[in-house]
Amino acid sequence: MDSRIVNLRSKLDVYKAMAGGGNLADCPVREVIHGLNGKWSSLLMAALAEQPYRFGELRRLVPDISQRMLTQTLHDLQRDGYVHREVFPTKPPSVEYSLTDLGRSMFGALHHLIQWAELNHDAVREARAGFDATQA
Amino acid sequence: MDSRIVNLRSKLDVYKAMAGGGNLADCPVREVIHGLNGKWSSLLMAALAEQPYRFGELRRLVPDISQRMLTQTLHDLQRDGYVHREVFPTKPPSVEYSLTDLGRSMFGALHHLIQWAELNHDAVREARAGFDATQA
DNA sequence: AGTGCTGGTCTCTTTTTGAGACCATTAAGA
DNA sequence: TCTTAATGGTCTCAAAAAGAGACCAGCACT
Repeated sequence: MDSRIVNLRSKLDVYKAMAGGGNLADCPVREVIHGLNGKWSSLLMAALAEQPYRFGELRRLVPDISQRMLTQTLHDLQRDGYVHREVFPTKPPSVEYSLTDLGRSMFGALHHLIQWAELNHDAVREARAGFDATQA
Repeated sequence: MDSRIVNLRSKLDVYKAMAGGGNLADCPVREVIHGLNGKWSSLLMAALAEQPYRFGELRRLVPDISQRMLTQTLHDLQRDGYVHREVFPTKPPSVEYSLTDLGRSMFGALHHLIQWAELNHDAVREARAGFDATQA
């Protein structure tokens, strides 16, 4: 048996998390990660991690999101159990979005990545510039 | 001054990381996160975090990625400085992909999210099923 | 001569996203 | 009263991104 394959199995288990048959397709971890891969998901999670916001507040807070994608991303985050949506019977009705316990737990992990990005975005930018220079 | 605004500013600074003028558009953190938002980026990072792989090995390892997206995702990861690409003059030439130091550093942060997904994917699945049931 | 492996690119179709108009209800201003 | 604005959306249409799969050159083996 190829030792490289053994190595692969033992270590990639972290990602595939017991995906049936040992293949990486149909992996539950992939499904979860994919739910956070949307262009706006992590940004909205970061906003709601601070405090609940109403629809219009989020729209003003993230100036370059379209109303359509804000609706849809919030809907998806709610579906995955990260976000709670509550309608208040004011006139006109207002809607408040907040993180659930699951959402706060998930953001705890996402936060590491955001902090890394904060600390290293200049390194990434440099790498990008260097790469683009050689590919000119 | 509205105390909610103050609260917002102080805390969302983590995400916007000194985006000019205080708006969340054109935020360097968003650029970095966006580079990892691709459908295949985190999966390939997890694979390469274990050991270097050749193009064909990655393709076999991730059975449902198209050759086109494998090429493109590896190219993007290389551009952002996470992945090193080395061509060996064998016949036919073989290409090996490996993580750079920056890539390993970034994966350290990403790893938290992957582990969270591993531990909580059943909770997410339940939330999703419950949500879909009420929306029927 | 034919087959297969290497790591790709090219084209075509389908899915996702973005831009912006539209909607009903209500309140405030002129 | 008539206009204007705010609420949280939905709908349509155009643009961008992703997926499927054909194709390619170079070389080895049979």
